[in-house]
Amino acid sequence: LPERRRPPSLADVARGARVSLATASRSLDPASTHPISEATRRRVHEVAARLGYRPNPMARGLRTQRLWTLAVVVHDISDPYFSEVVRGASAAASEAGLPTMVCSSEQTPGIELKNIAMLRQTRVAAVLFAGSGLADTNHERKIAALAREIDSYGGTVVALSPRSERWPAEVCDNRGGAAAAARHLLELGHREIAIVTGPHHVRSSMERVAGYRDVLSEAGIHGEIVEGAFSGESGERAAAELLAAGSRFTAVLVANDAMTMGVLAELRRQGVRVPEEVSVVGFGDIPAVRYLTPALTTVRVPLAKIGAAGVRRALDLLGGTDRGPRVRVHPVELVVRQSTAAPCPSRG
Amino acid sequence: LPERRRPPSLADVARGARVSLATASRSLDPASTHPISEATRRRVHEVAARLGYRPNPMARGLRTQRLWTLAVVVHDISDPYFSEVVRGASAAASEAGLPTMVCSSEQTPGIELKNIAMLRQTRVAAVLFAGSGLADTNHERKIAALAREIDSYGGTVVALSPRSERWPAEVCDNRGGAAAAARHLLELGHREIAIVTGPHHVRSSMERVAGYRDVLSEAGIHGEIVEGAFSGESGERAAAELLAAGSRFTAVLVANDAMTMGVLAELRRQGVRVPEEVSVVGFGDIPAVRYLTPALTTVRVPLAKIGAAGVRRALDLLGGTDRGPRVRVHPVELVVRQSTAAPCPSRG
DNA sequence: TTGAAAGCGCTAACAC
DNA sequence: GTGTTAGCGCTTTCAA
Repeated sequence: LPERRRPPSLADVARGARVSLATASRSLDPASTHPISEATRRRVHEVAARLGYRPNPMARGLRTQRLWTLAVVVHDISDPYFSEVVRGASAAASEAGLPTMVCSSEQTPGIELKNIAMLRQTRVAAVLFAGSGLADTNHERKIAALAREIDSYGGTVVALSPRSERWPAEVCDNRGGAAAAARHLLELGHREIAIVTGPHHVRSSMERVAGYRDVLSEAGIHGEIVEGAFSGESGERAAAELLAAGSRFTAVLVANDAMTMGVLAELRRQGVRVPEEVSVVGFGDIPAVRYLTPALTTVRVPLAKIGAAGVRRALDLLGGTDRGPRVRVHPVELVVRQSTAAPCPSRG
Repeated sequence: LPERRRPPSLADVARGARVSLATASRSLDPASTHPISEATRRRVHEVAARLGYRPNPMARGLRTQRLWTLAVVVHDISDPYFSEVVRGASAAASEAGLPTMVCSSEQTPGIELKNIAMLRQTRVAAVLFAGSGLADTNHERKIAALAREIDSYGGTVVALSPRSERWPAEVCDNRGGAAAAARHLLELGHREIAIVTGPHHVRSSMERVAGYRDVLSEAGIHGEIVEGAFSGESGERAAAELLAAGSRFTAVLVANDAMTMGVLAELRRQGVRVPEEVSVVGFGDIPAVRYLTPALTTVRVPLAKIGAAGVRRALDLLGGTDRGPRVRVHPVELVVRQSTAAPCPSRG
């Protein structure tokens, strides 16, 4: 039978150091501006260390009206794109001594709302939105209302993907990355370029598509467009659709790596060789793409870095030390591997 | 400027319903055994609903000495094996109205310890260990000590992978699954079978290897063994090692899918055709393997289901309604796809 | 069946 | 530079 011994409380420390509760609290609080004699402070620290004192987060939270915990909200934790962001955020948070919560909405707006309401209820210190916003006024309005509540209890909100809400943000250069991908195909000599997008109402997809279009339309190319759902399965469907439509594309730009995996699988299934017959470019550079065949040319997004930057930003915001621009854009980089090559003369 | 209006407290509800705090609390607590008149109860519920009352988790936590939050501890959140478990757990928790925390140790025992200490500090209601234990007495002793502390404040601990600690567990049939995989190769006619294991001190790896051996040694086969690290990269290295050793294996059993992806990549790089020259079997059936070439024959582990079962078990344990065996073993299933075939007569 | 009241452990306003 | 004290919002005796 485990003994239910209470862990030492601040009162124990105060008693041990022969000071008042207030003095003990102030000595232990690194952010306190209240003057404390060095001797007292040291004594309190010693006793605290000896007793193994650790503040009770719930008591502190009840008093400060804020739970010192970070939360990351994702559309789908099984998407490696998000797992990487979570990994970066969770490492940075744990570094700062804060626990991390993860809420996955399973791609369902209703669940997302429910999750955020729960976080608001719990009064987490910061909520990082890893997924981008949906261009759905109604849903965005509800999210914004919850975010305001989080703000009003002193919590903070940070975006890690494009959002209509004017929150502080650490995002990647979706448009620039997509443009670089398109330019790469152009430079290889492709002229018949298809595009597989994410859902049309998802902002990060919109930005990437805009990047592709910037470049293609400048070159006078009107690439065929198929809408996917950011999942591997939808990538398969999209490729099948392009092939069935008899499109003569020699290259395809895909708006994320998960879909790209599906596209490659379907092309192979239908006997279309990559890159000999069709070049393929992804977006994200999630870890799994290293093991695809052929190795994928894709836009590398510094996912873990963005997660970590989001945590640091949240901490700065909470500490009132946030400087710099509201939106920080992290550069991306096209990584050329084996899935792209000059177009095959027999196609197109 | 956001107004800092307080959300309604229990006191507001009590006042609105013209009852005492105690009565309001009891009316709202579904688990309360205290008798309450039906009229009062209804009145309180009405007022609570009208006011949009939601209990403050921190106040409740301070009082009950437990934060009503679940935590999942993983070795690496970027490993799809664990993301799937987390997805299942987080969905089940959110279903039950509980937030979920995720702690990733980045494969580092020290970080794992730090994370668990943090969870203990935060007094989460339940900690689910998704990763299996390490056969390291010292580390396991420290973990066990923290788990006892969690127990002693009334929290609960559940294992989702094999562990030496005698915790309640929801695990998959590692040994049986591995045996089925080995049997499959045997039935196809393979006799030269190599094995790529996980780290030798990781218990889930040990169990899988035991399953392979059960079957192979019964057939009088001594498969060559290479130790990997459960990562894609280590799979590449393992395959390179086997090939370099001039081993004449016609099939290889790999202890998890992440490594299998690396194995396939390396075999391809070295021009070894799968399954014509070498058959490959994985373990886990993570989503990404659907898109490998060739499609992977692997042991399907009900990852999300195990995560969800872990949450339910934790809730039962907390509610004192846990029945059934301490360790529940979830069956696995060999999924035969295209990476296995009868051995090539020219090899071996 | 209801209510009064005592805290849970901590912070911060207000004395001194 | 230190101490006293009043809560934060809730659950749970104990008393009626």
